Amino acid sequence: MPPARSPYRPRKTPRQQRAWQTRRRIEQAAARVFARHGYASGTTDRIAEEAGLSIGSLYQYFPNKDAILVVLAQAHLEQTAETVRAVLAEPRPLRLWLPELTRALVRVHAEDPRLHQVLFEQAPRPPDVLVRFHQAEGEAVAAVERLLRADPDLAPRDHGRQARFVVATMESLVHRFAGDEPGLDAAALEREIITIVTRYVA
Amino acid sequence: MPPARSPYRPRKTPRQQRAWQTRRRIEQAAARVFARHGYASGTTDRIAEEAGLSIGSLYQYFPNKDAILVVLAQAHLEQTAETVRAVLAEPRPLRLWLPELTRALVRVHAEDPRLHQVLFEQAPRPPDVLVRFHQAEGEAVAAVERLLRADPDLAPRDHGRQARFVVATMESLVHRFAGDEPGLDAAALEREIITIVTRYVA
DNA sequence: CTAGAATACGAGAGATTCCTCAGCTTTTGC
DNA sequence: GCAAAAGCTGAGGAATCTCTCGTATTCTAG
Repeated sequence: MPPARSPYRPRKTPRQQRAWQTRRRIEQAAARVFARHGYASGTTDRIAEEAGLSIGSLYQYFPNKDAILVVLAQAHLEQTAETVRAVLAEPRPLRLWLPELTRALVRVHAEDPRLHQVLFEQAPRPPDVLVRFHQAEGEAVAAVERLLRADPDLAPRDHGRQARFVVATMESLVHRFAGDEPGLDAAALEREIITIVTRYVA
Repeated sequence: MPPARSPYRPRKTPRQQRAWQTRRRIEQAAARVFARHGYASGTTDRIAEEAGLSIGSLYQYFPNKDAILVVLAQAHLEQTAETVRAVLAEPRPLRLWLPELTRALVRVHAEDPRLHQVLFEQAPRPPDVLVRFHQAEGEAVAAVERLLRADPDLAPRDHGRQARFVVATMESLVHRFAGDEPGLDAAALEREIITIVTRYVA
């Protein structure tokens, strides 16, 4: 949920069932339109049309185009952060949590790579999103650092820096190969990421 | 240099000194404007103004906005490809070429990370650029694969796949940390990349 | 059933952007 | 010194796009 005070805050909270559905329809339509047309050509008119609504209705729920984008981005961040939190909650050895985390990340990003790219690369990233993004990443780094430090099989090193690079490497490679790279399925991608990270910290 | 037939091909080849300078002024102004304002707000009017020219002059040299962007992108690709080619030309052991390549990549990308981001993430990448990009990357992968295969210190593995991930990892991490990450200077970035790649292929 | 609240509609105002073109200035070749 | 070629200018046409607002429709409480 976006912060209370922000030019990207959704406009009003629906009172009727119908309105909730409408808002949801707009969000889903926006996801499809952005994925298909990119940010610049993902016009509000197109989104409204895709949602089967008039442009006026769209602007009842969102004060501007970017507000829709922010909702989509925040949703993705929230989902990812939740996943990471769950996998890294308990101290466990690397060989248990790393494959699990890798698989989860690959899965989350394979879902709609084109939309993901629009949200986090192509489109302008408003402060709201940037802040949440860094926060989520910081959380992940901290959790990884804790697990590295608690693992008796690993040599004591600069776990803080290692954690940063572990997260960065995983995130980068997942983004890089998300969607369909020719000759590289999800399983192979996971295997390779696991290998790289394991050897790095071992 | 962009392909001969393309809606992004520069419009005419200058005949006079003055014209060459003008074209150069436009390109440099565009680089600054794109870096400062991003793709969407990097308008042709702004570029012309930054170059100290009228908008009409700009359109004497470039048929449209994206053509300017293509020239900038191709220049970067050419420069990078040339560097990679030089460093990976001769078969040498990993511990020699890897640090050199890493340093070169970090240096190239530290130059103007904001512009780089606009060119290769934010802006639409026209086919001209995409093709050249994949070609350059393919070259790099092939060269790395050759060196890995020729290195007697390395265990025989799937060098093709390894090469792909080596290039992807280096590229991703350089992009990720290009510019000024707080608490991470260029030397530290290089060291960490070298560590990750070395352990991966060793 | 009815009145008022909530929701939906969509033409078009206002703003921006890319790019053209007719005319002007500078350079070049002789 | 002059004519032709090359280069430069900038007002504004044409095409979008975002977002508003007056009106119409649907829902809900009593």
